[in-house]
Amino acid sequence: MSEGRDRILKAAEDLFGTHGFDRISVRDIADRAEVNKALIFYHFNSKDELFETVLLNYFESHTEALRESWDATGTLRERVHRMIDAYVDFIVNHRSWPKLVQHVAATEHGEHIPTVQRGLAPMIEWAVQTFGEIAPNEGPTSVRNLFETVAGSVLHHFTYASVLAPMWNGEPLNEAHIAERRAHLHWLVDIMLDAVESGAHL
Amino acid sequence: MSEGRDRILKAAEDLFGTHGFDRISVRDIADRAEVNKALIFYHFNSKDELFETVLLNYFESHTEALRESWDATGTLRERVHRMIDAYVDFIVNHRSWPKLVQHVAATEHGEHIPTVQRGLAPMIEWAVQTFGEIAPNEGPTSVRNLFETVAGSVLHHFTYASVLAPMWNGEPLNEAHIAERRAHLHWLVDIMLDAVESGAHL
Amino acid sequence: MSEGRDRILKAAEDLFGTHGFDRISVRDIADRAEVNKALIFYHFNSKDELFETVLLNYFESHTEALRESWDATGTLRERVHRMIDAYVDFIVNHRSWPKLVQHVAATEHGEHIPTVQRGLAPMIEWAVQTFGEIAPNEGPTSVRNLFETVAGSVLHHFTYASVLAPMWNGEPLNEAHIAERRAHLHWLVDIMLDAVESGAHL
Amino acid sequence: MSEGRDRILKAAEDLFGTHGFDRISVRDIADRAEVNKALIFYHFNSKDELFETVLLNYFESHTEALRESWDATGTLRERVHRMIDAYVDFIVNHRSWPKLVQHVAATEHGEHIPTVQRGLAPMIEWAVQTFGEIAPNEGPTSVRNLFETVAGSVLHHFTYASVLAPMWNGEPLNEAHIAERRAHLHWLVDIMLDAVESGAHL
DNA sequence: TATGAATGAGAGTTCATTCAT
DNA sequence: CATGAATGAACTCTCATTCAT
Repeated sequence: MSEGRDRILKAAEDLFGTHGFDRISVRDIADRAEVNKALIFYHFNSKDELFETVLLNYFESHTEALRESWDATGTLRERVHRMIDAYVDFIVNHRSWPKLVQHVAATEHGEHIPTVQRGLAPMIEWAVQTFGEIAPNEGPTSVRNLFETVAGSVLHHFTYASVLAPMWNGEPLNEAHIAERRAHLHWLVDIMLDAVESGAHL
Repeated sequence: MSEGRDRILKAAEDLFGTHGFDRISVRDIADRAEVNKALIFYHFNSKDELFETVLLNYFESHTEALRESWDATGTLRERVHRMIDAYVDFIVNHRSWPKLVQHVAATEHGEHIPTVQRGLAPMIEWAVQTFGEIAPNEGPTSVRNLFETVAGSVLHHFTYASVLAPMWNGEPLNEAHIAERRAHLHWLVDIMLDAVESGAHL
Repeated sequence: MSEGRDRILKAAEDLFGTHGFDRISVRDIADRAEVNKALIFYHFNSKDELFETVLLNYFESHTEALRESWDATGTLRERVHRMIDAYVDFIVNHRSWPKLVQHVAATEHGEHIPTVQRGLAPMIEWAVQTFGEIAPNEGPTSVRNLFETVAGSVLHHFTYASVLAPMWNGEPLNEAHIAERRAHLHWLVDIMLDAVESGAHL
Repeated sequence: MSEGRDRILKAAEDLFGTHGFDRISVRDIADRAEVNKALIFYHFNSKDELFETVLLNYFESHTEALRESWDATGTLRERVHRMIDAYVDFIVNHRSWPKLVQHVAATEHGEHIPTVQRGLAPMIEWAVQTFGEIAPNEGPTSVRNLFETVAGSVLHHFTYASVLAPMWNGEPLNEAHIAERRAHLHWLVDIMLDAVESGAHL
């Protein structure tokens, strides 16, 4: 509704996503948004609430971007592959998202952990339902293990990009390298599903 | 030689590892170490240099803890399994390590990225040599992809522990759950090596 | 518009002028101005910028106070005498001015030297034009030598007052003594102009 | 006697003279002298005492350099000219001397004012005796006025060098310009003595 | 909605100085 | 004579936040 509010949110997303909550000051955001510092408090009450709002907005986009994949039909394998693609697409379009989430997880920035948990809930629910068709609740090939491995494999490339750059000729995030990584993820999912289906873990 | 210096380093490791660089002040460290704030600057010149020293110390432990695995003999498969165990052991004993590294990667805290790259170099070299025996340099099953997936799968459990707690009955890091995760990683490595060896990606 | 800003400037002028840039802390200024320390940075960004502003303000007063003399008509001799009086008057009314300028010159406080040079430019221009009517550009009676001797003779009394006090019965700056010094300066200017005009330097 | 002590004194002279008391830290001096910081306190007890010692050393050189001129015989005029030369020579060889003295005078750095007064006493005594032969104690051509004008004219060139550089093609202190200034001072003294002797001030 | 002015708390850092060895 | 370690006080400056307008 308000133009200032949107500009603030946009600036906050960019800056928090690039440098993290603690390295960005309210002044930085006001400068980038070209609004008065006090306006941020008028609209969001505190820096923490602003961050929370940014998080919630991201999760909204997240949910929206993935809903189609969550609702998808077809074989289990098809659904998982489609989700991988949607997930990678989402991150490519929202590069600061993994950093934001990981910032909350890593600094144990107390207040925001429940928000992230709530935001991730639909994703986890999807995983439980989908992988639940073929995997047990506990043990080496449990749903939660499959989920963590897929999620970790996807996210890792983006969160550690800066330090792993040398392995990717300095450009881990260019189109070709992301394509290579995406292909690997599809291969990974395939061998995992093969193995689970054939009971190879026994 | 100097007792104060060691106390400072110990305190800094604990605090930086638990809350991240930006949420910890020099005063926090001095208080925890029970030394005068100025002593930190006497020994380390700046907060940044102190952080750098902590990082370097961690990489020393890291190298030491993994050297045996790096030098190990036996079949490729044996060597990789042994490394997985050593890596998980190391993280269990140095829980702040993944957070420290990830903090640098995520905030793009410029000055420290080269330090992390240097610290990780031996690990990467090991991976390149070991996986290089059976995997290509590029493509979906390239060395770098195998490495990222294994590393991401290991680290993910620890870095995202706080937000994924609900999937693990609230205790992702208790002994039983870490054992389950460890078993999964061994399973994962096995199916990946099986697949690469049989050329299943073609 | 802002009352706090003015109070800060006033306090800074007083304190910098009396004790010099380095012996005065931002806290001192805030205390004297009865404002919050942070307000100084809100209005002036840094201690250096505050000092710069004080300098510029002084030069404004300086220019204003001397403009009449600069624009004056009459014989050369009349104009120079009028300037001497205006200059002494100005310093009597702005006792910290010579100290401020001299502080910059003496500590080679880099950033501020150009400011002082710019501030003194109109004065120098006046001297070049005025003395230029009868004095050469170089040599023992050059414009720049005449200017330095007059300026030095005026300023010296005020800058060295504290250490030369014994010669003036402990009160170099009381009315009677300033009057005596002023009379000397007029005498000095007269004999200098006499000498230059009669070519006595040959 | 002690090598360290001398190195400290030398470093302190250089640094205090170039940047002033307040802009130089004990650490700076220790670094420059290549000694341990604590050694400075062993030899001099405090930064203030070190500064005092530097001042006293300078006055010793000052006295030594000028004694010959003070004791000189010949006509009044000859003695004054010789003093001018000796004074300029001394400053050329001790460029930080005027800055040191002026720093004390300007910051009203309390404790050191008596030291400077004591150091300058022989110079003033000489002036009183010499000029006393022809000038009165009070009034426009009093001894103290003649002294201040000569002293101010000599010192001004050196203390304000940095800000007056533009008038001297950027190099107020090169050999040729100092020679020009010196010639002016001789001219100045001559016309002043002429005027006083002929009673031109009446 | 929006803003300029103001603030208390705390940040990292430097200081002169002390002391045991 | 010399030093490494240590400290309390002070430094400039930034922070998130408030409030009157």
